[in-house]
Amino acid sequence: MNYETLLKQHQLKVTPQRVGILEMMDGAGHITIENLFEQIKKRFTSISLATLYKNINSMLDTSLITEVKAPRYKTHYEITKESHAHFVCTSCGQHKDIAFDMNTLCKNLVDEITYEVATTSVILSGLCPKCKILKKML
Amino acid sequence: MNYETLLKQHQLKVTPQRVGILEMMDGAGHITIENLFEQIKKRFTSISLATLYKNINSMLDTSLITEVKAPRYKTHYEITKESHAHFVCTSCGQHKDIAFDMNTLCKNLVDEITYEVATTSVILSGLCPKCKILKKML
DNA sequence: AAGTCAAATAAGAATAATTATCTTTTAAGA
DNA sequence: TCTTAAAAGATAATTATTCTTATTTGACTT
Repeated sequence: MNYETLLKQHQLKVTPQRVGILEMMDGAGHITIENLFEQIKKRFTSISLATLYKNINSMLDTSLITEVKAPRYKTHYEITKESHAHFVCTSCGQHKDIAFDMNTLCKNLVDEITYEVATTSVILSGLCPKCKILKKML
Repeated sequence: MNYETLLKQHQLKVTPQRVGILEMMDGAGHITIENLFEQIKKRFTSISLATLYKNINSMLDTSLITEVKAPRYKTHYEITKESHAHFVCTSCGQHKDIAFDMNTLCKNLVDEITYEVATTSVILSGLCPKCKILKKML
């Protein structure tokens, strides 16, 4: 995937910083602001945290990236891809993507309501298999 | 609905503050920490913001309440009820609950993965009808 | 009804997360 | 190239959340 064209498609100026952000985000799958800042400082030594936030926000506005927020866990970001759900284990914090066809799901909604569906996010939480077993042993 | 029994069902101590929080939350449908604090201070003049956060967190842990986080909008909270989706207009910020049967949806997931599903949240964003028309006129 | 104790509260400090302000620099189109 | 609006950088300001410590209280026991 080419990040420059991706940015252009979303009417965003192509800057080295933005391309860098997308590269790191894509490489990691999903990433927190904190980690992203650590990583990106290695390449752009003088990048400002404000720049990071501003870029995150503009890329969110155009849905180029998706924000994943789950209770009690740090917000993280990822390049918008085919819809999927996020699972977070309430015990160990493990995070897992789950294949999930949001389109078929939303079709009904779109019929029912007149709104346009731009972005979606599904977060599931519970106990992962390991923690489930651990908890039973207590 | 009786808030005391609700708290007991979730193994949480019944305190006047908690009952108050639930009453306000239920009355408003959904509410931000900020608003909640404003409201609750009227009744418990000396309540601490930390108390509010701690109670929110313990009620989240037991899924008594649900946290709704959407990009660019303030986190808000509501008493956990039958599953529904949240729609936020990206232009005017309007918020709307949408009937949505998460259970049928999750049944497939639960079969596919071995995890237990504890809480779910679905956030949709886009333009509400009014803003859609306004935007076309520009 | 009184005693016990873990849990909850209050108060405020401390930390983390996010946005705002202002100046300088740069991408993109004429 | 020249121009201009947008982006970057630096840092201050604001907002959000958690931590600490001392005190109080709900729920259970006797």
